[in-house]
Amino acid sequence: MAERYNPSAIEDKVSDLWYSRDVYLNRDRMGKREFFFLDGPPYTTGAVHLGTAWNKIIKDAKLRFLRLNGYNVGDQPGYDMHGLPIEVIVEKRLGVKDKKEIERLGVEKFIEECKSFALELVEKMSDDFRSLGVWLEWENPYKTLDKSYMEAEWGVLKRIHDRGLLTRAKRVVSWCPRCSTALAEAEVEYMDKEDPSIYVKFPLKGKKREYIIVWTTTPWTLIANRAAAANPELGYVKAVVREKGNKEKWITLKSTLDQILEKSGYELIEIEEEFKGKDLESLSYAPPFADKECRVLEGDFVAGENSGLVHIAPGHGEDDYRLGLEHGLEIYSPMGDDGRFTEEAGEFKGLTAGEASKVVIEKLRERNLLVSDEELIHRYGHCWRCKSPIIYRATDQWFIKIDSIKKKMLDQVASTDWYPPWAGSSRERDWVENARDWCISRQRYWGCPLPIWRCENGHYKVVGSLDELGVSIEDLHRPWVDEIKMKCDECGSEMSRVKDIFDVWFDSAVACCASQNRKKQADWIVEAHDQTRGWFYSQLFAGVAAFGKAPYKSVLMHGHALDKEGRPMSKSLGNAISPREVVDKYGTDALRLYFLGNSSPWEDLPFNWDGVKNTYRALSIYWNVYQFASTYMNLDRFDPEKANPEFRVEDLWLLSRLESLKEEVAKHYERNDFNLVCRAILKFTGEDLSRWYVKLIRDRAWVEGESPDKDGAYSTLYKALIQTSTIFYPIAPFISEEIYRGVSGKESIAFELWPRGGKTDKDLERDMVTIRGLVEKVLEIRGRIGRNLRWPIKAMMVSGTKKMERLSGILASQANVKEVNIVDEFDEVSEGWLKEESDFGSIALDLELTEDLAYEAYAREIVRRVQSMRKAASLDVEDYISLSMWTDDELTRAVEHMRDYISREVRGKTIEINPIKGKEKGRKWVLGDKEAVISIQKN
RNA sequence: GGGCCCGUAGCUUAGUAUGGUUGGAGCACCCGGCUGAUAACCGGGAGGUCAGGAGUUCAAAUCUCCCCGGGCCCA
Repeated sequence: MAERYNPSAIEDKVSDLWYSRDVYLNRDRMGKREFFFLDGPPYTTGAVHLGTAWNKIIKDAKLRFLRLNGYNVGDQPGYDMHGLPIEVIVEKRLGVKDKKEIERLGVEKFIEECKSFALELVEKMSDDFRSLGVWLEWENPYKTLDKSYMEAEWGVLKRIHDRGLLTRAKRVVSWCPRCSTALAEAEVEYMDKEDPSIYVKFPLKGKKREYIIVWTTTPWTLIANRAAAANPELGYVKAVVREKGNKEKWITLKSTLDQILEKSGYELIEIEEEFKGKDLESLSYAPPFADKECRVLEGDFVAGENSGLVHIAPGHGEDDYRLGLEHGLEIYSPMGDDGRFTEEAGEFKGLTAGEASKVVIEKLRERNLLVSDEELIHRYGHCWRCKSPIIYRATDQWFIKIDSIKKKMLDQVASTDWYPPWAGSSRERDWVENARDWCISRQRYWGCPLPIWRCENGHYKVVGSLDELGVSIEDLHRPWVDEIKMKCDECGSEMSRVKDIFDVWFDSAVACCASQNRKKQADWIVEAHDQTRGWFYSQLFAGVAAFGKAPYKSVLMHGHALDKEGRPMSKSLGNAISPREVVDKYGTDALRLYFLGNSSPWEDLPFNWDGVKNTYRALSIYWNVYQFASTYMNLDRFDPEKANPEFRVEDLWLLSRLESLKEEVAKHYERNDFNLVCRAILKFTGEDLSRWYVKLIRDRAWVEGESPDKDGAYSTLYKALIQTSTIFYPIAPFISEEIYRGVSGKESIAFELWPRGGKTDKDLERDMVTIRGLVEKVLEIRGRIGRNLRWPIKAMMVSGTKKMERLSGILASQANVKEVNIVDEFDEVSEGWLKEESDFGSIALDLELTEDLAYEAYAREIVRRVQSMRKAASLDVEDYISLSMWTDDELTRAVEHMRDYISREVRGKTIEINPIKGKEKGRKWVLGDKEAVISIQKN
């Protein structure tokens, strides 16, 4: 009759209820208070990873909790659908390799392909999220490619421009040579890369065989060298060195001279001079690949490592660029969008950075300007999507300026509620403090076009809406938008749109106002800790720049799903696990419970199959309680409305525990401590409900016919199941829904509210802990002295309070003791008694075994055997039997004595003892020191 | 190299803001028991240098400093 816990069957059934009978849609009528949740849009990759699943599960749990508490939750999900990742995949699909080929193929075709591809992926992902039990409005997600969304993006940029924060400037930016576009800080991924590590001699002007020594890992940038920098505070030397009889002089860092000599194979003759870095400033040298005279400059940023002299290429490095501006150097960058050197670079024309580096090294060697040549592996920036090593390159880009709003941004970080608090007070604050102007322009296709039109005289205009555009347009993407021309207000000449599109991070940055055109701040957002520099930051920047405030009020920052060894999951490592695999094996609820119950939200979670298995087992226990309850309640046709319950003290205890649980759990939910929610609920369902309460009420459920006492147990169980399923529902919605519906007969748990009312009795709860401790102590003594639980103990004395007496019956029945005396304290005990101390007080047992007690013990031994025979014969719980037994005189006397008890327990219509001597048939049993043959027959 | 977080039994972890009996659980393991929710369950046992080191203190898993390992982000 009882069914095993079968998550996939439950999930199918419950999903069907939710989605085909519109439970999800109908629950809207519940909410009175508004709560604006803003979903962070996952990038549409088409695959839901464990981390993405965890993210949505956290969101769903909290939102369900809020709905239970009468909130009408704004729950529109979102998708981030523009950007390089999709362009890169579509390029492969269409068989094109670079921007030229895209142009040849036609931008229109390319965009159409990107669009349909992205839309396809969205459907797949929504299905996956839905199957994880995530209740968001999947029929109506916001999509960053929607016209209305993109228009809102234009509006935000217009506001930013109106506040004077938009600027066009030539700056050194991270550049992906393959994708031929600028990258934002957030789009650069640091990975190990092998690079040359060379020391180079720059000949000093007007000296013979005298050099400054510089170190670099990017030899190709030497082509654009325009200065060198020394740290003014560090100590340098002029060293006379020799190789194969050739003497020369080096200027380099004092502290690392030995290392450099060792690498170079030169030997030191003498230190001719020592000085501070600032003394080097007057020196001028000849750069290796230009006929110029360059200078040594002071640079605070130069570290005391390598040669302490850094070569400066203002067109190819950020520090270099800043220093170049300060000193009016040429921002020289003879490299095209495709990352190849241009005509201007002369002999290096057409080479990539990597190719040029090799040539540079060879040329330096030929000219005897190479001190040493090694390789090193270091962390280097790569394009987040195509993984090409980035280069730094000076180009014209559009920026949002940060200086004037940084303080406001920091204020906003401080006034936002962060969970955990250090997510804001340490992490986000640190990031914002070090932030620079945001380069929002990209030289690509698949993205929201920048709404900026320029004329040939350099005047420009930012368009904030379709109305301002003055013409109607079907699709705001390139290439169509590029065809729109305007007339310049200032000079009357024709304006064309700048070719750039937005950084894809700007898309999601405006989600708050672009999603459902809300003007409010979001009440709550939740993402993983890598979003410190991502969405937490981009929203803050755009929000403060356009509206003067962050678009969110509170943030939950969670961790990453790692593999068993604590390494990030990735396709290349082959250690990725899909949510689907986990769900297939243990069910969605187990996965949800595992994620929510196994660590604090902000901690990374090393995924562990055993952990999921454990949560599955915890769910099975809860399910078994439900099966127990429904089995007996159905047999007795229990109806909570019509019941006439009479409560026992254990009922009152469970109800008090239930109240305490609800209080505790509500508190944890509110604080986002989902792991503590899970722990508390599982402790209740496992310890209190299953292992203790169900055990206590077994006998009562077994009574036939109407009984107020039985109704007391049923009513209590009923309430416990309804309310635990309700408070567990945000975590494990499927099993909760199934149990709730099974017990209550109502349509759906989604229409419940958080159960309130009811009182606690802390004394009773405390005393029950003591009683359970005492029962365990008796069981332990029984084990030790070899008297099993079926053999009653005549009497027991324990030290305790008067109040505990209301629980003495439970102690007696669970420890199988005939008489329990609770006294203040006691020292001496009579002979034949065993006294022990326990954590719960003194305890003494009267171990005398009287004839009556032995009869009872034998009766219980027999009952147990008969029960197992009934089970082996697959009888129904309700079936009656005839019982025959063959045994000795003493057991016979015991059965005669206990005939009523035995027939009641085993549902025996008749009991025959030794009916036909010598014709025993049935199973032979050993009952302690006795033997018996027993047979049963279904009536 | 820097910022932030994490490290407690073989595994998963509670306890850390506010230092205070003997550092609690669950899984796995060993011994014993139970048997009408039973592919469950109960009792007991073994298993810990609380990552390591130093310091503060009458007292440190908890506070401070250093160090090792892992994660995220940056340079």
